[in-house]
Amino acid sequence: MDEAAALAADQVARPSDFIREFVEEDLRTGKSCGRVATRFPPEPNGYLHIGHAKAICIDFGIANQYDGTCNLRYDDTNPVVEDVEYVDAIEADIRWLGFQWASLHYASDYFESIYEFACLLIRKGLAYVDDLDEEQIREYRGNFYVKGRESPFRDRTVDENLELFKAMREGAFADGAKVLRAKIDLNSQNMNLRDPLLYRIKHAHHHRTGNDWCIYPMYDFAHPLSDSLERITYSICTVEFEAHRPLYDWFIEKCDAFPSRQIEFARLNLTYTVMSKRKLLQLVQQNRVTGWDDPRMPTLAGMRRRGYTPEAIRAFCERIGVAKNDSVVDVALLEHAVREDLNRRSPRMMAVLKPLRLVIENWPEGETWDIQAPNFPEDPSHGTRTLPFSKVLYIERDDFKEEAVKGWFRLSPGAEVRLRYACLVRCTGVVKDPATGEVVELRATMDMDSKGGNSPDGRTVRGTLHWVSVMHAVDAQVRLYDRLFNVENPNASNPGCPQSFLDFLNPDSLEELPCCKVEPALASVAPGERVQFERIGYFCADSKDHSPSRPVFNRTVGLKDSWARAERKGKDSLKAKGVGDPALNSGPALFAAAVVNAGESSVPVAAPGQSGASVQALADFKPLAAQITIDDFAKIDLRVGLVKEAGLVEGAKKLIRLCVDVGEGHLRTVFAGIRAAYPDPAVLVGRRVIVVANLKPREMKFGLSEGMCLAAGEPETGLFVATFDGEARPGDKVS
RNA sequence: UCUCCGGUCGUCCAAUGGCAGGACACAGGAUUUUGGUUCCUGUUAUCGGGGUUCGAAUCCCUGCCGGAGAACCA
Repeated sequence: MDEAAALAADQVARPSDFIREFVEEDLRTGKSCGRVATRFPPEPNGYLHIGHAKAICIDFGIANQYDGTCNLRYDDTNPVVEDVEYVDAIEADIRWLGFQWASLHYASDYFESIYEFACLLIRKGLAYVDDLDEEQIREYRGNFYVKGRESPFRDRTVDENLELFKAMREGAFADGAKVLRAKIDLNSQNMNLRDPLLYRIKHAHHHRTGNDWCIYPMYDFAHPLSDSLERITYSICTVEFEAHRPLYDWFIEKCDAFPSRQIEFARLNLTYTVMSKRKLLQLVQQNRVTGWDDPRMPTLAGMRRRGYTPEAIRAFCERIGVAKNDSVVDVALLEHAVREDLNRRSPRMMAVLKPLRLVIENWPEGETWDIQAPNFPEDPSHGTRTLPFSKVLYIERDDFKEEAVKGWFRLSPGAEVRLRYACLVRCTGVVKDPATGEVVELRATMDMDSKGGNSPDGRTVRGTLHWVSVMHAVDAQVRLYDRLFNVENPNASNPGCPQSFLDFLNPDSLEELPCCKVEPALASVAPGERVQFERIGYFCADSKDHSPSRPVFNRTVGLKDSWARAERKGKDSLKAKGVGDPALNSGPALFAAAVVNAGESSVPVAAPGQSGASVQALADFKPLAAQITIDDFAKIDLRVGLVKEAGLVEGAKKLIRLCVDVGEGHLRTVFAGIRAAYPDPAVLVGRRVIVVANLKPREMKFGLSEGMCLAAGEPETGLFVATFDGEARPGDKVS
């Protein structure tokens, strides 16, 4: 226990990623005076998305963890693409995520200082005004294989440069006529070092500085100096900026500025999602979505409207970790994070999305029963609300099947289910539209002694359905959101067939259900409030369109649905194996599976692939509907069993009883209908047999049978249990 | 073709020369008045080849694969 505690402490003490490792190393060695200062530097030209959330959690998270500060700084050095519209949205998103900046800045606030730094570089002979135009600069710069050439203006004197740069600032030149460049290394393999641009001329209106400036610094120049001016210790950014780091360091060194340090991590990619601002903007502009806050967008505004919580997003960011590998995170992890959070905070309510009438025949007309239903069934301390029950209810259309299939324990003719919090009902009739054959109503009788939902006699009722009283139901619109793209990587572009990410848009990403029926309590939830619709998923009242008179709910994420998964899997495996298509069925396997499906036969069956009497029986064997699959058959657990006792069964003509050791520490009783072959079952004692070990124990007339023995034989000789001798121990797996 | 960065379960992240571990996903089971939740169990990985070392995911060499890089964008 002490050891475990020490181990746990040890794990907590270790930094959780390589950035925190740098931070702790610096803290240990006293670098930067034990101070931690970070910044989050968005460009105000788009909405924040889940990828930014990762960066925000790192920037603010590290500052918080080490008692440091994190500033919000808008990187607004390019007036032509930036807009105030985004500034407010960005601040709202960061606050919503749960973070507060130490101070708010704009790179544009530093324009004067940055200008002074540029003059300093000129005076040091490290920057020059170049008259080459855009294309010429590109040409002179060379490429990965060709060295760069010096501009003819590279050797202007300091005075000339100073004068020209001043003239640039004063508006003496047209856009593009001149630029200020750093004098570094035209032969560097790092293209960023081939005399990068420091300033360009743009006679443009800036959202903050107005028309004060007509020259604007480039990101590479402005960013390190802005960091430095704010005395940022860790300038954390994504890996695309890695090649810019030598430049970042060069500017700081040559300007004698505070030594901020740039550290890069891998940006977030998510399956079924696009993350680039350009693509998100395209979705908005082409009306593929309703806006930046469309609940299908990976923007924070969209996720908020969808019902995501900041806690869930932060937990997600913590779990994906921080590294430099180029990676794609499974969106299932995000969904897990939001389910985990919503599960513990959402009250449970009932809503019927696709209503089907259910009439309780033995319930008095017009009478209402007010049920007090718990808001959090697992924690009654959170109170109840009134849930009215009456003669006619709505249940979910998907909860009824006219023909029950294997494993179906919802409603079907004759079947009994529980109505959540109410009672047990048995389906007694189906009313169909005579014209279309569509089921329009179900009839049922209720067990009057089952009020509350418990069976009076202890009988098990596996299915529990949600429902809403017709006369009390409230109409609501429900919007079912699904992933926006139907391929894992919508960014993929094959050279052969150039496809746009737009080609991968999921046409079913939004299903609108206009006529849902919800319980009365749901009419009074506030916009933005989150609830669980029992058995369906997590929903939130739409922040824009919801009102008590016209409730609108957005699905945040569905509940895990193991029935849907099993159904899907069954279909897939049927398709894959050709089961269900009689022409493709292979006899023995289906036969054996059919017997297993029956689940009640104590008659030994032939092992698949073996020929003999059992296989011949196939001729008159009618394949079952698609209820069982090859996969079901593959689940059979075959074990070696050692026969300890064997005897006849009194009163049965065909049965013998075996007591078999399957290595479980106790003996299993197995009945086998092969008395004809073993008039004296005692010969089986001490023999090893093959037992199907994972069948549900079956209550028979003569006792409980806890398995089956494999048997085979010829028509003339009858069936014999498959026995063998040798080394195998009881309980060994047979494959 | 050049330079830089990266390569560990299906996915994401750990292991800092000493038992390859966690989460998600998947599979099985228990509990359950949500086919939910919770709990238990299980399957699965160090890109290849050399070398150094008592010992290599980790260090060295080499090959392969992925990402980034030639905006007056950030």
